[in-house]
Amino acid sequence: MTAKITVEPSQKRQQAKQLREQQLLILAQQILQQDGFAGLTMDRLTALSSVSKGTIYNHFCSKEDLFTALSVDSLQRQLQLFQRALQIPGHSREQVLALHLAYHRFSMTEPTLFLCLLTATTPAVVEKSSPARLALRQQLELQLAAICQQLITAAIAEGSLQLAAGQSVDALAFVQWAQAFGANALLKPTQQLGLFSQLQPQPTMLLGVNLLLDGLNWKPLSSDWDYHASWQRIMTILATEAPGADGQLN
Amino acid sequence: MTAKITVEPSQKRQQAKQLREQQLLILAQQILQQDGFAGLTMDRLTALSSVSKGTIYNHFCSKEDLFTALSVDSLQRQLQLFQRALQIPGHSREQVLALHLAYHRFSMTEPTLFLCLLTATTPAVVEKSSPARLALRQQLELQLAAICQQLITAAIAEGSLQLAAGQSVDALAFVQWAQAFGANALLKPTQQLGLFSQLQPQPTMLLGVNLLLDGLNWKPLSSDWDYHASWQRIMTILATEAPGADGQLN
DNA sequence: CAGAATTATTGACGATTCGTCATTCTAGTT
DNA sequence: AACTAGAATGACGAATCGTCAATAATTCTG
Repeated sequence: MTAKITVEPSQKRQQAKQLREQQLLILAQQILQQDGFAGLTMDRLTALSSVSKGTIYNHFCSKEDLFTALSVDSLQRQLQLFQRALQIPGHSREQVLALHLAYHRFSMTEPTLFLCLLTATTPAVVEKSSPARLALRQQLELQLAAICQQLITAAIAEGSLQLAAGQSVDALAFVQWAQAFGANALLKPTQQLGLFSQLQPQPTMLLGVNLLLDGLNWKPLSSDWDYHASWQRIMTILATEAPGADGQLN
Repeated sequence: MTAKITVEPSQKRQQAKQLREQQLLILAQQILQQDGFAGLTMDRLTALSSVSKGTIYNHFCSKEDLFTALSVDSLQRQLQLFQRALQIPGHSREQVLALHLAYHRFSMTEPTLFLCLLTATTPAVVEKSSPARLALRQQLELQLAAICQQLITAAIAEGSLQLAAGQSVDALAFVQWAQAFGANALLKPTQQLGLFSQLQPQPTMLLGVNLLLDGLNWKPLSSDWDYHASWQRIMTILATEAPGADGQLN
């Protein structure tokens, strides 16, 4: 039937549409960086883009949906960083550390994108986002969670970690995630408010991870290994391997 | 001079004003509970209140400022709960557990207020809130932090806890706070999205606390004490001691 | 206590921002 | 070239925010 004839151009269209969506998201980020969250309005986005408002609303069903889209972008970046961090050689506990470090680095180098993630967690945003985009976000979070779970499972198989009573792979992944999210989300606003102002970010992050993993008895313990050195090593690799915002191989 | 004559009535005014502000905040909470965050508009708040819009803007310089005010309310409630939790008998580590439990209980029994706290962390809200109210929030957070720091300091003095190299009272307080904030903030949205849906909230919270404190070697370790029993005991006391939302003694 | 002075309240109004939709345009098909 | 399906446009209506001149209430003074 007309299947091929209609599908083929539709694919081209879809590609062009997705490309433009990416450009719109980049533009939105620029506005956020430059003028803050209060400076981002749909009219302004329209004015600075090459398309009309109607077209923008063809992509995002509401302003809040745009924020959720930005958070999806954020998660995709995180996923890339996580996958890169996993390639760094080291024992299993160092790999956990690498994930935390990648997360922290992301929150520092891309504060705007990270704040979008925080904003998209807010009920006001969730309530007005499209179900399709919320599903997309859920899918990405599932992938991120899967990475953590794989790491934990591998460590158990390998013998570095043993599950005690009342522990589960899911629970451990959640606790790690909560620590990373909480610490990175609170760091900036907390220091802006003058609270904990004399706290050094990196050692504090490392401390949090070490406490959790020592509590799990995940070998080698922080008393038997210099994780400060591991942190420095991983940091250097992450910083040199991905100097730009280039998402593609080269 | 006219000092006394002008100060005295001004105090009455101020009191009445504060009372009305509380009523407005309660009304805002009711609207949020009933119609969600998208249902709260200044016009609606005006319509349901006994004052006019101008008067409301006399209290809150913007809609965002109202959210920050709600977060201040939230922190005040937390402070009350913390002070109550500290009165529960037990060793120092049980008291830390009591704080975490109070925090968790608050996030469960007053989800709306807790979400206001999350919302008020958002840059869009911070940017448009009044400096005065932001300062108020900072002051309350300082008080909450002080409680945590006191607990840690006391434990060190008493011998249940020893600071290792690279640790500080501030850092420990921050890590605890991050864990509590992250876990409670992520729990709801995470479960709504179907992620970690089979996770039991309370055991997971307990796990997070135990890992951190075991990692710190805060005595007695979870292997030497039944913290599940402690959790139950503290939970019962908190639930019976404060049945209603009554903030005053009776 | 009358009236002046100061302060608070009101709600209609302007301004901003969101989101829609009838119309126009484009690209592919016959 | 004519036709058609679908996308883009931007002027417009709707919703919401925030203001301010007019009004009311309260406090001060002679």
